[in-house]
Amino acid sequence: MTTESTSERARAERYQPGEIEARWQARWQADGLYRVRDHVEGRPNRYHLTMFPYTSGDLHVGHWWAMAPSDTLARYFRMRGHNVLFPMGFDAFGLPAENAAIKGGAHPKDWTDANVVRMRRQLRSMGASFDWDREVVSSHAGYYRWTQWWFVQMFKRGLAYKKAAPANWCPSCNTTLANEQVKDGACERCDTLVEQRFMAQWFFRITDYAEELLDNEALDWPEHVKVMQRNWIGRSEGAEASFALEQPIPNRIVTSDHGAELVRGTTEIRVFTTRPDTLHGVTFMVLAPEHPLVPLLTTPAQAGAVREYQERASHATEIERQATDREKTGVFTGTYCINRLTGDRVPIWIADYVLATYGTGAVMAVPAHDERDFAFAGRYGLPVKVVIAPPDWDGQPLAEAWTAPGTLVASKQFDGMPSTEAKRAIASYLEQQGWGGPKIQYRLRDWLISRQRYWGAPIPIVTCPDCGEVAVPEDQLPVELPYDVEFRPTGQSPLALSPEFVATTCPQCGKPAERETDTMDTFMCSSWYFMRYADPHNEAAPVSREAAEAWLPVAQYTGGSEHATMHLLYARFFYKVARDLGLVPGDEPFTRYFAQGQILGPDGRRMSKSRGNVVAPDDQVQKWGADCFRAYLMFLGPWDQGGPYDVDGIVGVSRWLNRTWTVVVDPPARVTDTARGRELRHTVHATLKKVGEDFEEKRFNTAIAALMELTNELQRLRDAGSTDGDAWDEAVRMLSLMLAPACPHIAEELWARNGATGSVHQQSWPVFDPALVVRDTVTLVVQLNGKVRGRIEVAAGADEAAARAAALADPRLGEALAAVDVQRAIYVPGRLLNFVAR
RNA sequence: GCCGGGGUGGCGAAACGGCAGACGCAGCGGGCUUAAACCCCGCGGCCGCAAGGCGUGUGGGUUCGAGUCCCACCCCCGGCACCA
Repeated sequence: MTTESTSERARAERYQPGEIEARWQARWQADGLYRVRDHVEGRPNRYHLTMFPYTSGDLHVGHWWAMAPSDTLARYFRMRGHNVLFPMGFDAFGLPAENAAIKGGAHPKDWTDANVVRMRRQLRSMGASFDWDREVVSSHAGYYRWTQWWFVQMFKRGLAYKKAAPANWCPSCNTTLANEQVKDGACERCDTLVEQRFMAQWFFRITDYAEELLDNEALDWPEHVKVMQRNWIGRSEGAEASFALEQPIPNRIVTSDHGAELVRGTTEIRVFTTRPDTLHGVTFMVLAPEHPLVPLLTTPAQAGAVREYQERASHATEIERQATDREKTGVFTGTYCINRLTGDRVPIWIADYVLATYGTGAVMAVPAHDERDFAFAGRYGLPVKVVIAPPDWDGQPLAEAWTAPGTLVASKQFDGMPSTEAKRAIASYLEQQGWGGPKIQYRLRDWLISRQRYWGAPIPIVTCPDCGEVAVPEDQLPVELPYDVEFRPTGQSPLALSPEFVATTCPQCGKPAERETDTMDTFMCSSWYFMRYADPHNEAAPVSREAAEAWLPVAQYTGGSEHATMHLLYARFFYKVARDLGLVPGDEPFTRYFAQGQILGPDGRRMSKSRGNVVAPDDQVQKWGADCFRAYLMFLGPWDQGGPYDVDGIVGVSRWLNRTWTVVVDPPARVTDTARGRELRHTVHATLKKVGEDFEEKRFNTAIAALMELTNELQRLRDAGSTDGDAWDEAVRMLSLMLAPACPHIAEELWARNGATGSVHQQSWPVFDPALVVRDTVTLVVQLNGKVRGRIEVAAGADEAAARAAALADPRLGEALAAVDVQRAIYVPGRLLNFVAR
């Protein structure tokens, strides 16, 4: 009869995640449980942030993989007494909206807004503790007004400038791209090979901050991300040197497709080199085929060959041009310059292994000491002049370039000097003579932010025939993105096709003028969104100093490391500008950053519709519940590692939650038994210690495993029929609290069912009792010469003598030890006793 | 080529220099059930009847003791790479 009624009750009280989760989510929302105030007495502020999602349409497993542990961490720190800001929003501008619009006929704005509604609902189903009152949507005028404000500040500080230059052009996306958005010569977004187009574009002077951005050593970030940023910035120390042209070029007017312009003549060619110590060994010069001086330097006899080469180079893809194993080719321009240090006459060549966009777009070639120059000289029969003698060099021609340090020869007054010293000496000599001097060069280029597309924030600039480029005054922002526009991409900005948008008046002189029609790179939106969360409704500023002081910088940021050289670098740049504007405290936006790994499809490949390996989170939630799905993602493995999503494994977590449910709603009989109670209390407190430490270190997988062990222990006690009532109550209470960060709904339900008042999410994280964590007796492993020979039980505080005695008293061990000549023993209290014998 | 991160059961993974494989998945055996599912119990690195031996990519080393520390190498993943 008893069994009957118990199983009846268990059936009636089955764990039903769907019902529980919907109920508690509604309740939390109604109670405003996660609304965050800027200041709460006795609770220090702490800002946790996970990267906001792009409004692609549906939340995918990757979002859950990123956000569920982030939420768990935020909840844990809240329980640890912090006033935690954990906001959410949407990165809503960008190309996919336009592409979807072109395909499906919906307007990008409507498409995006619908996705926001959909994704917001999906995010809510996670049961995360986001403060939705602080939501930002980057495509809403209330937000992009401030994105434009940022542009204006950059412009006012001379950090934004327009320049005609070769730009990365993606023919599929129909827009220019920043350097950071080109990977292996292809568009980072769509993999189409990029072309170089000469266009007038807006840039941000991120290079002004190169040195400061390079200084990331002290940041609590993953090492690999810091290294990626340092590589990307690419600092090189060296010198700039000027070479005199044999025939100076006079100023003259040049007419081209871009109109007539004055081209200043020059008497020199400047180069950047990291090897000023080899300056005396220069035997030729190489300019990039795109170098502006090339047409002016080329002799009529060479004009045909040069033009042909330039033509060929312009058609080569970036990939071809950047292949390191590519044959070095070039042509002679027919003219010469003079090496000022030696007076040597040096022929000027062009070759496509020289990049127009790095340094001065020209290099001095020292074939004896540079592999590339050596290969080039070999191919075209150019002289090789040794100026750094390899050890034991006999004066014979080199078989390959000598690039290591050495001693200078054939270098006039620098002969005999070690090359490391000569670098400095020659650089300062150049400076003294006015021929150049020490120089630091970065690989990082200025950030190209113009996009010839519709769905972005318009660049707030007006071009006036009289005043030139004038920023739209802050009080006239936003420059609204018109809704009624033909947004099909044509290669020029769709806004240019809207006369009503383009026609305006100059803010300075009031005369008719034209608006800039390009929009801004969407990475602008994400470069400052974390500041806006601190003060999302401010109409007077992007963020007030007060709110910034309350929350910034972000204490814990999480997101994928694919953004290492894009978002994470841009955001650091913005933050430094914000600091210079007096807007925010500190120098860095993200004190601590954690890069989670990437979750893959069950087949181990990136999830994508075309591969058909997409797991829809909504389905998982529907089938298993949000708590189960959250816990499973955290249980899969280390968070920074990522890996395939195994659809079959989740049942294990579901079984665990069901067992947890069962033991709590259908407990064993209560007795008073302090000995058994103490055993249980030991397990509970040891778990408490372990789970707390794991959460601190973001080891969610082992935290969940420890909770599983606790549940298994409770299950054993339940099967045994009875247990100490008080210890059981404590165990259940602690279990609910420990479950709260990872599985917020079931934790709340079990908390309530045990008659506790208030939300489990407003409780403090319990403190473990160290006295209960240690055990009274411990099992010692007894080894003989490092091999396990047996185990003994001793008191926890046993000394070596006691442990030895216990080992000898053990019949098997005693016999084994008697048979050998024990030299000494190693005793590790609580762990092992190792006898060392001959 | 350079930089970073990894190689542990059939699979995901654990492991302050101290019992390798916790916790799970899949598998096998059993129970419950008319049956199936669910659920519960048990078994589970390899060789061996056993005693025992061998096992954390490979080869060395340090140590009473090495998955863990040191040296050399192999393989996988990520980033950078004609940047003068």
